[in-house]
Amino acid sequence: MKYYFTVPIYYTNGAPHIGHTYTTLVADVIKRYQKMIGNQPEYTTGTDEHGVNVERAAGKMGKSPKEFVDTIADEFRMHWDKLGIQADHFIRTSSPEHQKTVQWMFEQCRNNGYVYKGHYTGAYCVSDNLFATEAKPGEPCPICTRTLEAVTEENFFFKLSAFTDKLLEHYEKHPEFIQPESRRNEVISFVKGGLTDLSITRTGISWGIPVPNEAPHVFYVWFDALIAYLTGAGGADWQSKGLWPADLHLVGKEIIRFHAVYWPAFLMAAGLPLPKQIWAHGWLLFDNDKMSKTKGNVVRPLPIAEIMGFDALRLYLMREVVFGADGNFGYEALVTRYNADLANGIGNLASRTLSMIHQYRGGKVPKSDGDQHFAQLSTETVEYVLEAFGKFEFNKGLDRIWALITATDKLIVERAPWKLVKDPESAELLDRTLYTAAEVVRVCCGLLSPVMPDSIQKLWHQLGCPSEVDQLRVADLHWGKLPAGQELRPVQPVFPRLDVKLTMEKLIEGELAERKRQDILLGREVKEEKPALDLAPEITIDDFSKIDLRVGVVLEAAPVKGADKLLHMKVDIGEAEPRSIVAGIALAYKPEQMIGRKVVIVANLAPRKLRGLTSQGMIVAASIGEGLPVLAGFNEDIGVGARLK
RNA sequence: GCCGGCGUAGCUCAGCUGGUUAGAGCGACGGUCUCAUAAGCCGUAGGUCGUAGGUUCAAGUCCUACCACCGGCACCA
Repeated sequence: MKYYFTVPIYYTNGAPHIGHTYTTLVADVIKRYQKMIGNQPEYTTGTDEHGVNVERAAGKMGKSPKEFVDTIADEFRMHWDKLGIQADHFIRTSSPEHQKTVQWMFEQCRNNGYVYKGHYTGAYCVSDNLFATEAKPGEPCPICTRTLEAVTEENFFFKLSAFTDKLLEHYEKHPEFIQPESRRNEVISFVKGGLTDLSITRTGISWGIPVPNEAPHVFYVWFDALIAYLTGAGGADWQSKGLWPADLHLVGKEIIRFHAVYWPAFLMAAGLPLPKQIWAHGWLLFDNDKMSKTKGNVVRPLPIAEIMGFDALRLYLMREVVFGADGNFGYEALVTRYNADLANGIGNLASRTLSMIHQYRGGKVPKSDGDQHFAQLSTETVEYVLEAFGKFEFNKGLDRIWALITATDKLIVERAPWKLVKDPESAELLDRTLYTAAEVVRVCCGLLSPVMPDSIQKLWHQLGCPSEVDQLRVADLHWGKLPAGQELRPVQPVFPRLDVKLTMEKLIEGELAERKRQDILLGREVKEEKPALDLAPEITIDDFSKIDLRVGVVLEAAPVKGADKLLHMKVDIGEAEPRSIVAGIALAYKPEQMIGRKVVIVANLAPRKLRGLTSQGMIVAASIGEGLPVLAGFNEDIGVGARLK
C-alpha cells in the first residue's frame, strides 16, 4: 500500500536548525516504520524559495535570488544527508516542474470559478508576505511586528469565502482530519468566524511564479508553497502516480491554518481530493525557552551529529518529545540521555551478551528456543511498539523497548552466566540464557532501526546478521528468528560512554563554529552581531515637526473591561481639561503605577475610539518585538505641557 | 474578556471511565555481582497530587471559584 506524506518545505531565509530537523526527522522515522510494516512510503519536503524577503536578502549579498536560494537549498539537502534523512522528493519552488503545477492549479481554480480579479489596497508585511487585512499601513505587522507597508494593486483573489460551509462539513465528517484535537477545535472556531477571500497574486515583485498570460502578476508565496506537496505527487499528472491524496501532512502548529483551511479550499476549488490527515506538532524549545534568532539561542543539528552521532540526536528527539506537544531540547539532557539509554542501555546489553557468547560459546549463537517468558514479553513489546509508532506515540513505544532491555539485564544478573559456565550441568540453562539475551538484542535492533538506522546497522552486523537492517519486515521481529550457530563478529562499542562535562563543552563550541559557518554562507557579517534595523522610510525635519509630542502627567488610570491590554487614563498636558487616553500598556503597568507618572503624549493625533472609549492621543513607549512596552520618561523633572522636539 | 489546555517527588513526566500504603525514567545516596562501555542488579528519595470550597461511603481522578503558566480568538501595540 502506498503511503504518501509530507513535511513542510522550508523558507529559504535562513539555514536549517534543530526545529526543521525535528519535523523532518519524524517524517524519516515514519517512513522507515511504514516500510517495515510493509507499505511503500514516500514523502516530500523541499525549500520555499520565492518572495520579497528572499529577493531582498539576495540583493544585500549582491547575488541573484536564484544564486542565493541555490546555496540554501544545498544547505538543507546537505543537512538531511548528514542526519540520515532520506526524503523521496525534495521540491524546490523555483523548479520548472513546480512552476507547472502551480500554474495548472491556478487554471483549475479559475476554470471552476473560484478566482476573480480585484483591487486590493492595504497593509502588507514584507517579512511575512502577508496582507494584513485587519491593520493599516504604518502599523506593526500582527505576526512579526515589523512596520506594514502600504500597497495598492490589482490582484487575483481566491474565493475562500465560498468554502466556509464545505470546510466545516469536512471537519465534521472527518474528525481525524486535523490533529491533535485542540488544534482541530481552534481551526473550527476560526472558520466559524467567517472566511474572507484571499489575495493570491502579487505584482511589483519579479521573484515568483508568473501567473500565465497575466504579467506582471506572480503568485503569492503561500499559494505557491502549499502546492509543492502536489508537485511531489506528480503535479498535474497526479492521477497516474497514484500518490495523491496524501495520507498525512506533518506541520508545525504555527502553520496549521494554511494547511487546514487554505490548502483544502484550494484543493476543493481545483477539484482534487483532500489529504487524509493534517498533524500539527509543537515547537522544540531550548532550555524551556522559545528559540529565536534575536535571542541567539537557535540550536544547529550538525555539530551534535558530528560529536555524538546523528542517531543520538534522532533518539533524543523521538524519546524526549511527546509528539504534538512542545518539546524541550538541552545539551545536558541530550548527553545524559545518551549515556543512560545508549551507552548503559542497549549498548551495554549488546556488549555483555555478545562478549559472553564469544567467551563461553566460541562466538556462535547457542541452540535454544530461549526463555518462554521472554518470548512472550518480546512478542508483546513488538506489538505494542508497532502500534505506538503507528499512532506517532514514539516516546511510549521507545519506553517499552527499554523496559524489555531492563528486564533482560535483570535476567542476566539472576542467571549469572559466569557461574553457570563453571557447572557442566547447567549447559542448557546457559545456552537458553545467552540465546534469550541475544534474541532480545536482535528484536530491539529491529524495533529501533527506524529511529537509529546507522548505529543499529552496526549492532546488527556484530550479531552476525547478514541482511541490511532497513530490509527488515515485521515477520523478522518474531521470536526465535535468530539462527542457532550464527557466527558473531567481534564486539565493538557502538555507543561509547561520554563524559558529560567535556561533551557539553564540545557541543557548545561546535555550535558556535557552526553558527559562524552559516553566517558566512548566508553573507551575514560575522563581526557585526547586531542585525540592521528595519527602519521606517526617511522623513524630513518638516515631517517630524508635524508630530506634536507633549509632556503630560497621569491623573487617573483604570483597566478597560473586556480588554486585557488596555488602560484608560486621564492625562493632564496643561490644557483646560485632561485628555482621555487609551493605551495598550496594561500588561506592563498597573493603574496605580501610572498615577502621577510623567509620560510623553502624541498630542495632535486624530482621536480614535477604542473599546467604546475615546482616545485623544497616544502614549509613547518602546518595545522589542512582541515584548512588553516601556514608557518613555525623563531623568530630570520637566513641566507638564512641554513640547518635545 | 471569550474558548481550550495545563499545574503530581530535585528534573522530565505516567496516572483510562473516582476505590487498597500516589507511580516511572533521569539525577543523588547506600549496598552488591563481575559477563559488560567505572556499565548491570538491589535498596533509599517520605511529594499538603496549584489554592479554597463542594459532591461522595470513597477524589490526584467529578463539580464550583480563584491563582500561575501555555495556546487560539477578540482587543491592542
